[in-house]
Amino acid sequence: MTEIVTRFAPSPTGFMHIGNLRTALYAWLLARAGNGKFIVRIEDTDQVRLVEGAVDVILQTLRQTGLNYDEGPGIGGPNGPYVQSERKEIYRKYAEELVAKGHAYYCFCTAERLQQLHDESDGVGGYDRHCRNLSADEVATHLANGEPYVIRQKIPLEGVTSYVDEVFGEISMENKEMQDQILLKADGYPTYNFAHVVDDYLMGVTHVVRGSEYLTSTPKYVLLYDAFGWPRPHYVHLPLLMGQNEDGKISKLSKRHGAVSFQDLLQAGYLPQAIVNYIALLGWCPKDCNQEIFTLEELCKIFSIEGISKSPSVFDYGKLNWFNSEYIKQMPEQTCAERIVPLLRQKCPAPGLCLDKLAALLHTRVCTFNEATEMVDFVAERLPLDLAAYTNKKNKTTPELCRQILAEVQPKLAACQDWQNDALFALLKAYAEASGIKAGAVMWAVRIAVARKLVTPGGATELMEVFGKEESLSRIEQALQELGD
RNA sequence: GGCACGUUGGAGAAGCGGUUUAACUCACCAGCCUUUCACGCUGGCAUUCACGGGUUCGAAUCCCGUACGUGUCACCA
Repeated sequence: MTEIVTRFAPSPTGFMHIGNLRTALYAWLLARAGNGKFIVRIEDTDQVRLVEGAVDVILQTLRQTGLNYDEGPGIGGPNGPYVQSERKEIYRKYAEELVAKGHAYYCFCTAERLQQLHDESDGVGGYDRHCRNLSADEVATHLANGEPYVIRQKIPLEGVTSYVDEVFGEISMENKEMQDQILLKADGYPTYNFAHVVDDYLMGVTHVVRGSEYLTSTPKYVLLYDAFGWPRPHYVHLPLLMGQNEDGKISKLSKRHGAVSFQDLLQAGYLPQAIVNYIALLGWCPKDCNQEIFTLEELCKIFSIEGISKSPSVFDYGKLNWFNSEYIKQMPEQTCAERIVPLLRQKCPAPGLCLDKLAALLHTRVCTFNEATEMVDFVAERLPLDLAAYTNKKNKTTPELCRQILAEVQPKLAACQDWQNDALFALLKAYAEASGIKAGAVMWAVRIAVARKLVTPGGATELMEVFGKEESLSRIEQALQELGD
């Protein structure tokens, strides 16, 4: 059985879009699942759109997500170089071979003429094949004059070209629908359309994994393989990733939908593994299995092309949140605290606070670490408090009752030597029983007084432990004053 | 506009002609637990698979048409 070889071939023209990452993931998974090889290749043939640093971001993302590659930039391999700009001369040779074979031709049309053609057809017309039948002499003359030229693919005028996609099935396209696309640009660089075919062949790629936006241009690539006499690779086109607009409509996932690059998502507080886990399930589903939380290793074992769906899927930040919170809950408390405490310290620099305890309270309550900072505003400062907060229906509390509770409980707390949750809880519980007041009411009064907020992570005694004795008593004192006599 | 592809609840989805009165997850709602919230637990949430025809004893599952959506028609990838 032939080994599977896939590749991830990003263009360094921006940052790592989440759809791109997903393509990389599936290509990687397919290779790993089949015990094959995964190659990374940089497609930088558009020298105009190059973005500095983009390659580093791509490589770093691969590292952060654990998508290791067998050949590619930085590590080399038998099929290098792995950056297309470094393989420039290879493409010319193959393009000329195609010309010699009659499957491509020189074109001397100017950019202006092409632009005019484009404008006259309202943007939907293509090249008029003006240079397709230039005689050898004419070509020689133009060349001798040093005129700039491109090399275009000579698409058959009639007939149908079809291929079988592994997920979409057979795709057929009438040859007359296809343009004589440019293979080699005037600047000597190849286009994507040409370079990727040559490289995939040269590098032994067996499965081309990419977004479904290439579905309808693939017949042209297939024609290229045929023209060279090369075996066609397997094609695995992936359904697009969409985003939901505010008006409910969906469109290709873009910035207006929120964070869409891997970096943005990290910035927003999501864990690499949660992101990977989530996008693995966007457009793919395991067979006979309801599991959703997967490690990369587990995914390798069960990933298969049959599970890839044809319809586009909408990126749902809500579900990503769920995955992230699951990963956070899965972390040992200690590890979680290591991530959260520094954030808390920044937001709540006051000494005496037990931030470890706060972090522990947040462990099951946050979707992202960043969210922790938002949830502790009441710790960082004493929030303005409406006395109405002391009124709680379920526990039957009123400001008056709360005042009484706080006043009676204050000296007991002041005398407490063991300022941690269990002891404090026991103390308040004992007071409740002795006074005949519902425990819930006591807890409510104390929590509101100490936290000055209706909804808080953790209860009364947990928060008192966080605040420490001094601050807790001070806040209760303030509450008493506010509640009056 | 031509061509291509898609369409199962708000989102991801299972389903591949007959125990499907359509699994599972998120979201949402209700209840339990409870020191508020969260966690956890329990239950609810598509009589119906875009719509219309057809094939069949039987269709979400096969075929055709319509609608809608998306993609693509670059010296971008």
